[in-house]
Amino acid sequence: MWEGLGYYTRARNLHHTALTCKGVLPKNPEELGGLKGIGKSTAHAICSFAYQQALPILDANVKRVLCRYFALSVKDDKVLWEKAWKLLHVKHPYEHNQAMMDIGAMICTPKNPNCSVCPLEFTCKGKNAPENYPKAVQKAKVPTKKRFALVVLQEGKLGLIQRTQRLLHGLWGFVQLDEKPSDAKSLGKVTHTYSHFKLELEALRCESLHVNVDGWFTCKEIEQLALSTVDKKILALPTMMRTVAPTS
DNA sequence: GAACCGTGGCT
DNA sequence: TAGCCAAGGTT
Repeated sequence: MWEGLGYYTRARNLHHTALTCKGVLPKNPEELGGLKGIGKSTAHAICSFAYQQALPILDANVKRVLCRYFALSVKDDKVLWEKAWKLLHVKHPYEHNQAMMDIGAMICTPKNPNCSVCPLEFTCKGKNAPENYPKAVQKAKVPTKKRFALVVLQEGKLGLIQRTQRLLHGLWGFVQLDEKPSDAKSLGKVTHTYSHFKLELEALRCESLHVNVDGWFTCKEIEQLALSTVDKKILALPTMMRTVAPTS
């Protein structure tokens, strides 16, 4: 059911926690933070939103608001937590945390913040140069990886694997190789950009029976499996229609 | 401490 | 089109 939503390991961690807790979450941040998929910020969010506890949160929006409000050019988690504690309204932690997130999402935006309507403008140290806080760090261009996806067909069924490595863990998809096999015919190319690399994938019709797969599926059956976006792009290639009979 | 993790909306 | 961004935690 998480297909297409990304961060599959995170989803698995939260699911594990949901089953473990059986509907009853701890009510203190230490125990909450020990659960899979829940870190310090989420633990504090649960405690402040659900139980009215006076704890600050620190998501991407709040970090940006704090950096600007205190004119911090460097995004340092230790410093940001200190500032978050300092600013927290202990009588109204729920409203405070919600406001911090909303200000970050709607007013103190990454580009073109709308300072003139911000309730924090009067005391904000960064309002004259919000783009400096935090200072933009030059991000390295994501590398491009070229790989080959094997479209293995046998008796009208496609051979797929269920991924076991960290990326896309648990999802089904086409076998991928770094090197191009010799006996393969190209079915077209697809590209997909992940958070930290770009993938250029050439789909190859592969007759080889040496390829290990985890299961054979008709197109109809594949609809019932969880596939990643890049594997769906391969399935959507025009040449796939002619390779795999629509009825199969 | 930093890399890793998925996707789609927005500009 | 390409780059930026995100209700962050785990490895």
